[in-house]
Amino acid sequence: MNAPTIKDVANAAGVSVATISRVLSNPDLVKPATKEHVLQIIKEMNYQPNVLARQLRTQTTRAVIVIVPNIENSFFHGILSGIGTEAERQGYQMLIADLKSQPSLEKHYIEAIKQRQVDGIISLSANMTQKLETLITERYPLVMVVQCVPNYKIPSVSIDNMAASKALMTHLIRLGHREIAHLTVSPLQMPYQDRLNGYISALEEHKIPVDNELISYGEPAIKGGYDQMWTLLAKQKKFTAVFAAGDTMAIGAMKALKDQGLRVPEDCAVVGFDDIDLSSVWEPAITTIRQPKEMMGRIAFQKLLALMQNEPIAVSQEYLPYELVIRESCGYFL
Amino acid sequence: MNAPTIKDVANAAGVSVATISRVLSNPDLVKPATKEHVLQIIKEMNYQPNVLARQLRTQTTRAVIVIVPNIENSFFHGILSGIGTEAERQGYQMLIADLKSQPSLEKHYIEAIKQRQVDGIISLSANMTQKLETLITERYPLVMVVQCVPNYKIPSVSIDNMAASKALMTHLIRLGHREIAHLTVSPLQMPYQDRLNGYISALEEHKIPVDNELISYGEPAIKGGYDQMWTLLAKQKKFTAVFAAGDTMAIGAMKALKDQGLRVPEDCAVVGFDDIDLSSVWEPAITTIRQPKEMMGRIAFQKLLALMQNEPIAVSQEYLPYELVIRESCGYFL
DNA sequence: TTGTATGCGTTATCAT
DNA sequence: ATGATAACGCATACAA
Repeated sequence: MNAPTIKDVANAAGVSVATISRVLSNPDLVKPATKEHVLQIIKEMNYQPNVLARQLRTQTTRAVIVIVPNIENSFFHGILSGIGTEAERQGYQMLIADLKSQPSLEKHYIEAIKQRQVDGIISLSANMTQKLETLITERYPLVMVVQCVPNYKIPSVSIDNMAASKALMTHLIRLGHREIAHLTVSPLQMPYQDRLNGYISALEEHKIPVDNELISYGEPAIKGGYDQMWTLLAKQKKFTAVFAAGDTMAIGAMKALKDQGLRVPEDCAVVGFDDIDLSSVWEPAITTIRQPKEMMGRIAFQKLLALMQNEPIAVSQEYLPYELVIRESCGYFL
Repeated sequence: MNAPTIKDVANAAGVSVATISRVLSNPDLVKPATKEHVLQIIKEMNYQPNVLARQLRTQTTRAVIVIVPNIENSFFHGILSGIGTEAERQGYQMLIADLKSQPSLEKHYIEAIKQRQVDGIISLSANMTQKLETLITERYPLVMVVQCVPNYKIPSVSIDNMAASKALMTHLIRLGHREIAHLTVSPLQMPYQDRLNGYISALEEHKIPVDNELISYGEPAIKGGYDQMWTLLAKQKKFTAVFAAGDTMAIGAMKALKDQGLRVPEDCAVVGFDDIDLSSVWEPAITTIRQPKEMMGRIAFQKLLALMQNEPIAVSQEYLPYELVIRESCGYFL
């Protein structure tokens, strides 16, 4: 047997379809008595409104899609959780689009919004792709997390990556380090660019020359950190500390150092960025920057909601507070 | 300006809407010349069919939803990836529903299929909830991964958890261990039940008495393993090896052992299950069971596709081969 | 307060 | 090979 439609319910209740529709969408417009009656029938028949038809009629899906660069990176989990809870609260569905570290997959999902399958997009991707650009010019609701794009005035929420990076570096410099290597990603996307700037800025502030040979580029993952560390060690350059632009890279780097017989932090200090779950469990526990992930997610959704409802956004490009988490890998406790 | 509809395209091309629809869905039914022409116009106007309308008409969404117990557990990432690639290949969208370890959220998503928002469900959840049961009785397409439910004849794909668990235990016993603790989860869901059975079966086969005090129940996560190990150590019972029913628990257990000043594997061997990414990076690298995650995902989707198309399924409850991965944590190399 | 009628953008069934 | 038109299930402007 087929699922009952609004028509079936109307027949059974002895009223018109409009009344059924109203008790569901605008209950105040209908007389309490009939409302009761209709609700009763609805329950009896176990009627479920056809969401597709409703969406076609209203031209809205009450769903948003979140573009995640790589769902395996636990840094994104907290953000997703924040978006999800807020979306749920507002009666929205959250769809997750995993790019699997292949930015080219993005265009596939951007079609979704153009085909009206979702009402808005939140991008956790660090790339400002051309496809994404067309969305903006065509005025589709879009919010970016993790990075703030300066040229385009896209609503976004993030921490001040440069300041955070500088704080991390200042800590290392205060501990006496002067030869500090930096592991980052290639291509150099937005938040990593800021972190690199913070690295350079901190060095300059302390009159330490910047050595480009100590700056390395690779993949933002354990393997990337491992490989970068390895080639860096092969260069025979002196360095007493490593600042990895992400905790996963920091883990890879530490693994490489250990494989080389070097101790962390005694022979070489290591600091990371993001504070993923593993960072406190790994040995030695990683000194890093903690971002308010859950909060970032929630605020991102709130901004998107405003956008979707054509309401003004108070602070378009919002910066949230970060935290310098000092643990063992920087040698603080020595 | 609004997005063009099929009507707009028809007007611009000087044909009827039916023809436009045909060039998109049944290109063979239309004369090559007009087809060319229409495609040209479509490109010019950048026409995107309204998916909602199409779905309402065809009563299908070409989307499936995957219920994930906890997206933070990397064990599921490989399965998701497998489902995703296969779904993409078949022109289906994959929606991810994260239960955040709260099975109660499941009912929320099950409504989705009842409201025709998706054509099928793949559950990676180990629970056989009542809600899920109603789906089966109402003949909605459903496939389960990670567990095979014996009583219900639900199509599923998994490894033989009991045999794998037994293999792991046999390896430990061969290395000389006789007092082996087992860390598992509470409530005892399906695949964990099988792993426990394998644990017991292996002991019995080697005439080793089963000591219930050595079997511990907790959360399937790093913290759960840590806490369980801690209470186990407090009992002052003798054991020389630990079999954790999941790698995350194994990591937590090893952390607790280290915090107690015990060395792994010298003082206590540890083995896990699932072979998550971290298992090879962690020190000591974890001996574990590798499941063919990607393949499990692919096959799960294929089964679901057959179900959705009312085709027969060759093997309803399918078992895939597993692999015993011997690394450092079991003391093999000593 | 309730009912009637129209349209949302497609696809599918008839015709032609 | 193509066109006219009726659904799909719902929400809403308008009428009563």
